[in-house]
Amino acid sequence: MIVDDEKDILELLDYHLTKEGFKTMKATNGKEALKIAKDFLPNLVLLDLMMPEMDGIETCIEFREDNLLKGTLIAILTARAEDYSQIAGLNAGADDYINKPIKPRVLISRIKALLRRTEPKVNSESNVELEIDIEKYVAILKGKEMLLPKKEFELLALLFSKPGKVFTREVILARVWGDDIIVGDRTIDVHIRKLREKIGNQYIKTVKGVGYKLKL
Amino acid sequence: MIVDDEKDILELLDYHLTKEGFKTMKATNGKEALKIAKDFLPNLVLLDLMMPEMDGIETCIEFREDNLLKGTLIAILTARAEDYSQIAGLNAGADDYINKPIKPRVLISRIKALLRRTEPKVNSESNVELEIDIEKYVAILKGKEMLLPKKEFELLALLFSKPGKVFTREVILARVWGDDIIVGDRTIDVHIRKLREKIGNQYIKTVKGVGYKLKL
DNA sequence: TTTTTTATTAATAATATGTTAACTTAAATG
DNA sequence: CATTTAAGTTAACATATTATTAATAAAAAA
Repeated sequence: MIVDDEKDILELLDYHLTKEGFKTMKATNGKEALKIAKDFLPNLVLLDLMMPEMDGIETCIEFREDNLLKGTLIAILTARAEDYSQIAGLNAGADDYINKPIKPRVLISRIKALLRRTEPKVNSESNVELEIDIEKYVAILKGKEMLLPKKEFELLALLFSKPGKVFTREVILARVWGDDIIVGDRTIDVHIRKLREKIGNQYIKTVKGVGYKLKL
Repeated sequence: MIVDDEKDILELLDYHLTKEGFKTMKATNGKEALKIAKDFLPNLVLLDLMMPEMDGIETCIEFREDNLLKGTLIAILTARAEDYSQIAGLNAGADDYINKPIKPRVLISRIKALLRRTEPKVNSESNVELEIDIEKYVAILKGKEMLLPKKEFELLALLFSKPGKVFTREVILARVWGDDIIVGDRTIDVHIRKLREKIGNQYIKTVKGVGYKLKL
């Protein structure tokens, strides 16, 4: 994912990365970057430092504080060559700090060097990014096991039992909570939200007026 | 590990790294670096490019070809700022390419950024050191045998029979205590606690509302 | 029989999880 | 396009479940 407020740079980087066979997505500010990242979980983020509103450092810190995104590789890309800026960037959790002007060949080499360290995991998985293991009571996201609380797990397991099928709130209540006990209207929403926070927004789809479904 | 043919630089780097709390070792050429690395498995190698006999690139390649050393982090440290040199270094398998003159604060930040990604592995290594021997009736923790009381041992053996799987209290009661006898609600908890006291808290995970599982 | 170790219980503390309420945002409807 | 309705979000709060401790009972060893 490329994050820069200057459209020209966005295009330039996109061009070079695409030429190298990378799949790209773009964002023009930190907030957007976080939102898109939660949906698509990029392998690496090229992050401009100077952006309006939320700057690169702040964005980087927010990535590191988000449980879902904290593992994402981040390379800061900036015209600021001062030492203290570089130190600040790396201390904020960035994995690399690359100075503009961009030299495409160098950039590509650095990106590949970064990806080398993490890619093996991505490759070794099956093509399914999300699985659940009922015995172990874990969801497996991109090969990484995550232990979920009971209700969240059962809710996910239910959606998982028939991917694509829409489960109405009624059905969810009956299957996860049981026929007898009564809970408020927003309870399911909150659990859905917590799940999305942990596994990303891309998997659980809302079908308004009907229910929720899992999209693999 | 610091590798440079110039003694001054070796000393300078050693000084700064030691001050930061790193444990260092030094080598003055590629051959020596490989030899020492095989003995002491450094976490990271700071590698000078221009050295007599075997240069940095060649050394880097040899590290990557050695099964024992291929995972070692390598940061090339050089006065050569040309793009093609940087590209060559990274393509040879280096993880970073840092230009001289050395700015200690920047160097330290980059080193920490590199180590952040791989350090967890070092931690998890020490984890996988629990076994049980049903015949001998002992748990073997980090090579040390420990004799456990009957119930504690059987409980651990049960969890151990399928690491990762969650065992419900119901199942634990049935398998460790037997179907017929009845014990209070907190009995399992107390045994779990005593086990954790003896083998450490990292192995037995609580899955609230579900049961317990063993994480190796 | 005495001593030591192990097992169980009960009372209480601690904590993770679940739920609600109040509010915001987004989508559907006419 | 305004209005209505459904869903999203947040944080505070409630609850359920587990952890801990200490006292006591039972069993095993000396």
